[in-house]
Amino acid sequence: MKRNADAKSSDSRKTYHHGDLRKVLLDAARAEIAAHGAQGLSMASLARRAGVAQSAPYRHFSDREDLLAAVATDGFERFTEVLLEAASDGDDVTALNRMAAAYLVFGERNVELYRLMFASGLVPGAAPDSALKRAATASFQPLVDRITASDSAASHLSAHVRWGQLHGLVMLKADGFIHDPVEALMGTISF
Amino acid sequence: MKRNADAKSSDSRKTYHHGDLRKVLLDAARAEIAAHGAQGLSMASLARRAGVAQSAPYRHFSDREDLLAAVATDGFERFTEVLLEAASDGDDVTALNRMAAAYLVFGERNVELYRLMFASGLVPGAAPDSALKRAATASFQPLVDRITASDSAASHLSAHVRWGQLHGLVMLKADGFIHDPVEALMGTISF
DNA sequence: CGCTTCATGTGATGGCATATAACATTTAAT
DNA sequence: ATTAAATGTTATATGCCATCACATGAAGCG
Repeated sequence: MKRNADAKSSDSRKTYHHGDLRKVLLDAARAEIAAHGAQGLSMASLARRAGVAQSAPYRHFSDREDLLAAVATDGFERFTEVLLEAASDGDDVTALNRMAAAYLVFGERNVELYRLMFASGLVPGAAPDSALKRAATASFQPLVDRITASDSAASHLSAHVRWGQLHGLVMLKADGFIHDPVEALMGTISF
Repeated sequence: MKRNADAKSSDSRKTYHHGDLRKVLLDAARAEIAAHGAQGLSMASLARRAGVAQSAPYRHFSDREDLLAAVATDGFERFTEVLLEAASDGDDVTALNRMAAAYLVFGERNVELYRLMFASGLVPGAAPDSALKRAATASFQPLVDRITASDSAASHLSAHVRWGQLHGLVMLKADGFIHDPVEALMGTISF
């Protein structure tokens, strides 16, 4: 039993063990990334923010990239939930449109996270069985399913192209190249 | 007057001044980025590769980000040339298709550069009059022009959507999410 | 021609981050 | 209870960024 029943309000942790450092680190990382992007995020700053030694985070993440991959994986899981939620009712066609809108909105609200999700550990060809890769493909399965369901003639490839359309719009907005609101974009997309 | 007028092909520079360090640095940076991405690129390694002191590059680029922006700017200029070249003949519609194909091919051949171009200095909202921003928008002008030319009803926004489609496909290929060759993709895009 | 000035490169340095190693303290397993 | 496994701490080695003060050479000016 940890003696640490007393509330956590104080910055200075009294117990030698932190309790749930991994979760705290991930939360802090997500917040920091949302605020300032993944670029400037450092293991050291996370450790300071959590009130532990610089080396502590390495007990939970093998290196910086590993931590970012964990955040990205978590991001894909949230993304999947959002997409499924959007597709939960209505016929196939309207569900697809709702998913498309939800996709754009997610990208708009989580610019930096979204950027990380698609820039993260995939670069080197990454282990095809990595949690990140699996979470990522899982995110798009419902999208692909709905596309083929609403248009039986739609090929696997056609689904990719439509997905690419959404991805491209999110990225161009993220990079400040286009500024049209989601509703306007939806009016132009043929889904 | 330099004491060794004899042109040395050797790596070890004999003259105190390098001659054209800026160009050498940019070339080395482009090569390094093409090979391993912008992520791992360091000012220090570039300096070593050029055979100068670590601090030398800072005479030509205010900081690392500035150097990357320069590479990205150069990338956009090359990109513009490629797109214009592709659109140089044929009627508006075929020219547009050729540009689209050229766009995808450029992305495929310059994965890391393309990634940098769209991830670089724009992040913080970047000075709207920066060379990078200007080069970037210049790249897309011909694309937008052709779109509105081939379809007079096409709005500014519609052009953005089509551009987004291409951008999305390039990025998804870059990140290893789709593997279809350019020809296959072109068959599915409605341009 | 000699002097000055500016651009460009060098060496040294401070600060911060990554990552590892050796040691300490709880927690858990037998 | 004793031991093993997690988890956190204190050093430490290495590397990069960025900025000094200073050196060298090139270009302009009288």
